[in-house]
Amino acid sequence: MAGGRVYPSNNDTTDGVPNNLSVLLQNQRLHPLFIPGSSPSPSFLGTRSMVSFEDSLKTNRLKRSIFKMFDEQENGYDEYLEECFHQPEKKRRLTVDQIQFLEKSFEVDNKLEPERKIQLAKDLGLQPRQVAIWFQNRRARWKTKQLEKDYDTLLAMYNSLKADYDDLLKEKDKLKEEVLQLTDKLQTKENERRNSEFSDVKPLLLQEPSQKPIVVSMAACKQEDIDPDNIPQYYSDEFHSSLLEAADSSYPFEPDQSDLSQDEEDSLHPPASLSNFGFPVEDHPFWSWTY
DNA sequence: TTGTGTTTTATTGCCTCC
DNA sequence: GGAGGCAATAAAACACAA
Repeated sequence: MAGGRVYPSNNDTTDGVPNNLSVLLQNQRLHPLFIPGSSPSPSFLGTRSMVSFEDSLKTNRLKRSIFKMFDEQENGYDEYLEECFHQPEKKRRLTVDQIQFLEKSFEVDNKLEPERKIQLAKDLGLQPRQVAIWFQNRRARWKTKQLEKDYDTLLAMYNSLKADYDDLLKEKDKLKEEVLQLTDKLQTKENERRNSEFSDVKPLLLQEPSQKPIVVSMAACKQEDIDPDNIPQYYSDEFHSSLLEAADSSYPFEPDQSDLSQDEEDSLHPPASLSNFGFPVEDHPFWSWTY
């Protein structure tokens, strides 16, 4: 705010407002006027109309307002109009005391019933319309303040939620990293296990030609599946190429399904989702033929 | 003194309720 | 249709810096 308002502290009788009002307000006692429906308070004079009606009379609405105000006045219509037209056109501010009085009344009830409006106007020496306008503007200010409060509250809630969300994101990333590390460990272990199994087989495949080689060593390959009479000549080209063919195949020896238990079958045909803990393996040495 | 920003008072037009 | 409320706005009053 460039300026900011400093209200003059007038505890005197400025604009006809008596001293006792200040005392009353200082003592924080509620004037009977603050309570709707209460008995009339001792009236005190204040500023008279601050409204210039000359231009306003152009509109029917203002005419209505004036007639309404006339109804609320004790003086006659002619006298009232006369008084109105001789008011200075200057807009005058309410005194500190008047405002304090209105504020107190507003705290009690921010809506203004007609009787209370008239009584307030009488006691403050204002036009009832001025009182109504003051309440209207005051409600608008209250609403703006309330909106600001609500905004601040919502902003605080948003910031809190966002902080929680960010924390959760960090935790998620941390857990993700942990899963990756554990998966790597598992994969390494599995590879090592398979390599050790393979190393058991390899020496047999790499025997000297003078010895009788054992070509197949698979847990799933049963002894009776191998018919010694049908085994081709070892080391012949034909046998060699058949081995190569078998090595290219991803699943060279299909065991008889009826001969396998479910567990054995699963071990030979691991579901994709379960094989290697759900992680794809490009080349599976255990399932490949090597020699 | 003047320009500028803020606050307050008041008006206007529209809407809702009875 | 009248009364009253509200949002938008005008205009006066006021504070303050330059």
